[in-house]
Amino acid sequence: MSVHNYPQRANVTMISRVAAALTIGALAGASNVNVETVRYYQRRGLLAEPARPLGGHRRYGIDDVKRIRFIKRAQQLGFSLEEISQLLALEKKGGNCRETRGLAEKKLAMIETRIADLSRMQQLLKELVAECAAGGRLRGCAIITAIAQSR
Amino acid sequence: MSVHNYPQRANVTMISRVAAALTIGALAGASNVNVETVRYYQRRGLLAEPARPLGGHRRYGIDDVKRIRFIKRAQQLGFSLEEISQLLALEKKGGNCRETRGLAEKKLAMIETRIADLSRMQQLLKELVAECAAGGRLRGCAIITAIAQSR
DNA sequence: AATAGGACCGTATCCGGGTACGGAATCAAG
DNA sequence: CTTGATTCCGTACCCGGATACGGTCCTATT
Repeated sequence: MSVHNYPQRANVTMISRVAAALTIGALAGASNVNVETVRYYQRRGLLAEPARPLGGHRRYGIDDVKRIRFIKRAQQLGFSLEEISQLLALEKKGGNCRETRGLAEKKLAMIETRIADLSRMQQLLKELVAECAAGGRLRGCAIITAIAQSR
Repeated sequence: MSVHNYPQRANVTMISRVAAALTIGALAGASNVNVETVRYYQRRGLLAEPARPLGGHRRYGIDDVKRIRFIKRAQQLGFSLEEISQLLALEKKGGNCRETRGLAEKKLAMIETRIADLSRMQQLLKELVAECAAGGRLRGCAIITAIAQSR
């Protein structure tokens, strides 16, 4: 889905070789996102403003790669950018995991319901497919009523 | 998140009482969405154009409530409206399941991957929460570090 | 028949999460 | 030192999924 034109082969290798002074393009390449996305995250405060030695060009470190990966990973886990910045804020002020755990538990609950729902849907579709395979159509492919009624 | 001004108390009761000639507002209320959303679904072809007896006002039946609920549920399961309309198309030409069986199988596969993905997340989150709960916090919140490092 | 409260329609706007544009400034290799 | 590739920045645009607006028409209650 995301297509961009930055060198993104050999992530890890790349990083370790580049030491710790990544340009925005290198960072983007290494963390497999678009340069614009990095800038966007910056604007959203998800990434700390990096050092800008003479010339005003941003210089990043390996931690920033980690952070972006963290963000992407968290997104996959179903967190919104808003939630992710909360997560990151919690980390920042270190201290107690309590709140972090709260967020995680909420997500966990969400995920669990989702799995349950999907399982039901899976079941229904399986039946549907089987029915079709059997050639017959005793009650048609009535997934709508079935799903609509489940729960 | 969705705030709207239509009567939406007593869904079920409401439906059964209204018989089968819902106005768009009643439909919206009964299925817990905004009127505009109904019109939007209509435009997207997710809902069949309903009867419009004299005056041009739409009249819906209970099936439409079910359909909207189906849509909403499917969305929660992570399907896009596009996918949902495909799903609904399956049912429509239910007579000839053969043609559409492929589609159903594709959806099924999707669902299965989705479940697998979610299960991984669930597992991870569970571990994190447990770890966190264990009071640890030797060097920062386990959840954060784990998400950052995982994979 | 009057009138309030829907419903009609097209179009505009919003939100999240990006992505693209374009002109100026900077960097790095030859 | 020149030149081509990157970055800079602000702003505009894109997509999906709604929601809102506002002027007009319809319907139901009195």
